[in-house]
Amino acid sequence: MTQIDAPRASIRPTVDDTAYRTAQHAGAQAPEGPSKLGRKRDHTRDPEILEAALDVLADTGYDGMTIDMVAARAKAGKATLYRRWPSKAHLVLDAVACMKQNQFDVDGLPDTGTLRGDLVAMIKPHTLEDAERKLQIMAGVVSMISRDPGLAEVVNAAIIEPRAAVNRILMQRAQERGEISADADIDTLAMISPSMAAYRTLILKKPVDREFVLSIIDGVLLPALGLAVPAPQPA
Amino acid sequence: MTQIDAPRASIRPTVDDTAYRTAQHAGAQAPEGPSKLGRKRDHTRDPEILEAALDVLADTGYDGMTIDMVAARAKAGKATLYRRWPSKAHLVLDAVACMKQNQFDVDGLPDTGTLRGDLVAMIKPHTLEDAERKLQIMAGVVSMISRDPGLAEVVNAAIIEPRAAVNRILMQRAQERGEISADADIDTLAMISPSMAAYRTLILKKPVDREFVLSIIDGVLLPALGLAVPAPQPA
DNA sequence: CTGATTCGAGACTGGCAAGTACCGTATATG
DNA sequence: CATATACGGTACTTGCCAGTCTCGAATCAG
Repeated sequence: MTQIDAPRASIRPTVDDTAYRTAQHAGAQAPEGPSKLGRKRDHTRDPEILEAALDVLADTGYDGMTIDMVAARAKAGKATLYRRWPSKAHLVLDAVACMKQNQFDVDGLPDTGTLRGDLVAMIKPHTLEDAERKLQIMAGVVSMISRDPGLAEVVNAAIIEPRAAVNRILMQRAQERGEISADADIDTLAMISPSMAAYRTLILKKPVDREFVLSIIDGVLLPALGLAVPAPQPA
Repeated sequence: MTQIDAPRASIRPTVDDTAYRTAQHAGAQAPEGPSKLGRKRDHTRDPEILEAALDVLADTGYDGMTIDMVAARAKAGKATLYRRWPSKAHLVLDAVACMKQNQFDVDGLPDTGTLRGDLVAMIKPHTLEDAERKLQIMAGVVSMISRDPGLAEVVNAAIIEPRAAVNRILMQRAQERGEISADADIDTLAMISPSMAAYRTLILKKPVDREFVLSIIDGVLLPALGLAVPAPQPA
């Protein structure tokens, strides 16, 4: 994990709360963990807060984002956020890292019998929208990456790598059934589509739509693998 | 050009300077242009200031950059900067736009007789370093792009498009001498290398070195164009 | 040489946001 | 049902930085 210089010893809340105002009872010098009494922290809200953070991140970017925005969107108090994450940076890092969850499962991947069929079958409105949002989040976090190099891996693992992994699997299957050469540089090829989509969203601000993905499949991937590109269908 | 909401009518300095303190002489209500007397503005320093801005941008990003940093690096006063650009955003925009200058000239491009030879000849230490810095600058500006969509075009035109243009020219020549098919989707293919380099620098924080560029040339471009990839040379 | 202006340097101001403290209320534990 | 704690709000503190202003020195026009 990437280490951010925590302003204080994390884990324990930095926020003043009743525990710290009142609980001077024991002479214990080290203010150890919370006693077992009283109300417990409601961790079911964590995902909602993280999700709110991602939303804000996606449409204002890291530097434009404020903790108040996140709190408001999550209908939570600002102090609640600081009880769980010691700083804005930690919160964002956690939010991005959690995106690694709910990814494609291998069994749900298309299996049409041809590589092109599989690749085209991956172009679904839901998939495109999901990718759009993730790239938007990535854009919001780019500036932060230079400050914390470890974050680079987290972002890549959460956003781009899953896509590339799908492509690799589809190409490997194609190799196994002899559709494409065993010499093909699959690792590089699998990164093309995610990379170009990222560039298109981050810098060009143009949509990553069906047409664009098709132009990569038919203009780059299939030719590079020595596969025939079907003639465009007449309308 | 992208329009930023100028805090005031630009061109004329927003900074209070002697001209404005003293020159209430004429009854002219419109505070028109500077009179022809006195010291003239030293425009030879503009490029130095812009260059300083790009340096700071490259290693702190837009939001991390302060006007004081730029002024210090350029050994200029902060007021001097505000005399020339009405805001930080204008300064940065101008700096990025000025990168469009000093680009490759068409006649200096390699012409080895084969596409691969030309592409490989483009991999020079100087070229790689230059690209590295530009991508660093791009990373610093990404967050700003979402706020000013017009900036997207400026960044693309200044940083990525020149590279793509070179690739297009080299591929067009290859087409003309019959080395590659006339059907090849040159526009898309020319964007691959710049896009992947951008992704590699911005997100992966890995170097765009000779090895990486070669893997794109030999793993993607040449196969996609139906050209043979030379076997790796034994050491 | 004189006056208008720019320059670099740095003090000053105003606003914004991270992080903290406090409050009244809600809730789990015993 | 009593206590200790977390909760949503909100007011507060602090530090940073864009943008302005001031000043003494330099520079150019006439």
